[in-house]
Amino acid sequence: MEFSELLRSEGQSMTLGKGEHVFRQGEGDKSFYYVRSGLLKAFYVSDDGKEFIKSFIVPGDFIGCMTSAYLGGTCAFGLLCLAPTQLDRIPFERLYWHSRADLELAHFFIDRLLQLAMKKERREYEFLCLSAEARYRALVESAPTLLEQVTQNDLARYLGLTPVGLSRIKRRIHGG
Amino acid sequence: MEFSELLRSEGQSMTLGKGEHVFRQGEGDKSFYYVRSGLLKAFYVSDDGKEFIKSFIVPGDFIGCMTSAYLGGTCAFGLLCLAPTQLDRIPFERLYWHSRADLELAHFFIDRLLQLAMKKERREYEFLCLSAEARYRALVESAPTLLEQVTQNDLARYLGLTPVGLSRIKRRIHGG
DNA sequence: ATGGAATTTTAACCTCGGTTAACGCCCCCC
DNA sequence: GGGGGGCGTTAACCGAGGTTAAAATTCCAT
Repeated sequence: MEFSELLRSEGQSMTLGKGEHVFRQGEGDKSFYYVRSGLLKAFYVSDDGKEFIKSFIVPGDFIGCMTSAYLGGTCAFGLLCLAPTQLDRIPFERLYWHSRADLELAHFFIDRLLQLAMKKERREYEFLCLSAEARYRALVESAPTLLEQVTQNDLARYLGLTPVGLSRIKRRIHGG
Repeated sequence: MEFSELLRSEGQSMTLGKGEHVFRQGEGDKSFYYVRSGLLKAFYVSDDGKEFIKSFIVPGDFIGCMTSAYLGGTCAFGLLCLAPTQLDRIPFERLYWHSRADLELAHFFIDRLLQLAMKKERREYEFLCLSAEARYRALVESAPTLLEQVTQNDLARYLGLTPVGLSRIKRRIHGG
């Protein structure tokens, strides 16, 4: 079975506006979401109210909270639309269950997970080995279109900085 | 087919001493390794010679460089034994190939990848949201046995600090 | 046991980015 | 058109951790 077929048969379409939550940190949400269009952010909020952006999610991406869906706990992060967004929702359990019985779907799942693991490995590399300034430079190189879609605030919190810090770095690089 | 069976039929056992490399950064190595016993570190070396430790690998872990094995490039990091180590080596291509035709193996692979993704997600969380001191505290909590097996130097480079910085943090926490 | 190397600690100085606060800008809504 | 709130920038001050160097300690290997 193809993944798109599974979405048709067991998925559910959703349309959300800018600013709407898909799920919140601390809730239980055992679904996975395929992004048809729009833009979202996945983010942590610390005890003292600070926000940290885990990732931006763009069309074609596949997202859900594994600690909730796979382990059965609560969501470690929240998911919010930064623009009007169309999603296909599917219970993780259905995807997991079908992949146990269907080689094509299992293979699709494996490829997706390999890509996810490589993406996270790269982010690990950037936090481990690069300075904040170097992380910003790398992002400008690798995802220039993203810079036009998200605010400076969100960009900073994705890079592990404050907006003030990012503004300073930009001045250092671009302006004299 | 069970994974252990695949290892028996297509894997190859290796015994390495402390200080030996499994593969080096920049090489091509398309194998994956199952760790029977021992301890290893996976690490990056920057252009100016600084070392950054990506992860420690312990018995039961499964490790290989995806960018080399899956994408066909060169290894983004190196892998070195910190203690005498026994490994089972298997070409990634064989594991991937069999998982396309064998549901049990595919399922094993999916579970491993989900666990890997969650592990990397947690490390991302720690770099994104925690200070160096908080990362050290979290490690003391979650992996106390590791602290006895690796040097302070390697621990620091795993936490994204210098040995000097880690020593200072320890004094701040433990000693007055 | 002993000499040498690696590891860990300490100290002095410095840099980067956090914090707070003020200011200007833009957008949007009333 | 006017007011308010989010966003981006700037400035002043501060603190965590980097860098360098030297001393103290531990670990081995001969």
